[in-house]
Amino acid sequence: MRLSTKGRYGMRAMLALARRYGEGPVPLKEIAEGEGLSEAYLEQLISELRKAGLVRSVRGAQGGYFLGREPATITAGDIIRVLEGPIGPVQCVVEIPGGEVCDCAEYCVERILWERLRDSIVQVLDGITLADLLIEERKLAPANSGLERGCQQN
Amino acid sequence: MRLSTKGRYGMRAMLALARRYGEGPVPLKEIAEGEGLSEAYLEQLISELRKAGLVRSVRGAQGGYFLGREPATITAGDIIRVLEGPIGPVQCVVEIPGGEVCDCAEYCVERILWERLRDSIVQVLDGITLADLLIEERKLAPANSGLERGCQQN
DNA sequence: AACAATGTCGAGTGGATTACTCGGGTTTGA
DNA sequence: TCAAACCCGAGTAATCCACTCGACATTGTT
Repeated sequence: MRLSTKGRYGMRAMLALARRYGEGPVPLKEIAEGEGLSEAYLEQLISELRKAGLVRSVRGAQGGYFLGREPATITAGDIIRVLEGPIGPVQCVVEIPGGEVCDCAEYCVERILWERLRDSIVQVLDGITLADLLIEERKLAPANSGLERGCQQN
Repeated sequence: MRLSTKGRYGMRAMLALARRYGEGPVPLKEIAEGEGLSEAYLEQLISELRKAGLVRSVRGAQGGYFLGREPATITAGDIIRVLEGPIGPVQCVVEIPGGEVCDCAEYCVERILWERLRDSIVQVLDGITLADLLIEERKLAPANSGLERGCQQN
């Protein structure tokens, strides 16, 4: 039940972009260096986020990436779904836009458990936006606001 | 963010044992056949559950496995922890019996998100016992109580 | 026009993990 | 004594993860 690096790195990259929302495009190199991530790998992730519309890009010199929407309208769930796929502890109860997967839904008790778990995960993830996290961040360590690099372990 | 087969199969096996709680040892073969699982693989899983005290065994002919405690005192969280390891979406906020792992806890916002997610998962998993699920099961399909095999997809 | 700084894309790869299987024990009731 | 069970450790094919690499396209600057 762990997130892969895609979800973790993606969240960090999005937070990095959120911190600089409104300042124009941020080059990949800066994000990668700031977060201590491989540029080539991060590119893959941010490419998926771009295709999903969560970030936008400007090509060429002085180009870079920026958030596709306001930080207050992007939830953790949006990011995780793009990078880790539909949310759900088992394939059977994964969020699918309309349509059940499991054909034993009638009599399967485990399903009840997994659905409750999924709902609770979704509720947390969809209940927190990038803007919320930025506010928390300011509360956390006002002194650290000039911090160069993010947490190297998440 | 998916459970592995260990957690899924383990939950099914424990539910199978819970259904027959008080009836003496159930041979592995019966559980495996009833749930449509490989006997050899299930043995590995149940062995871990046994070492953790969640199930007990009787060796020799007429032997088998049975729950180590009453179904009402075994939670889904107990089972998942044994088979999937400590609960937590990222290594950094995994449940460890006393002791932090992450050394940037002071200024890491992601951590707040992951902790909230972990707590919500733990709350669901620790809030449901095998006895609860048996009750739900009876509500679900009283007609199906003579069902031979469980859901083949979970 | 040339160049350098950027983003875009697809393929490849080593290592870890998963989901098993297999074979050889030991224990115990009939 | 035998067969039905549990016990244990090793092995393995397939998959997935976490990247790397190389070639190309776009654009501001000089």
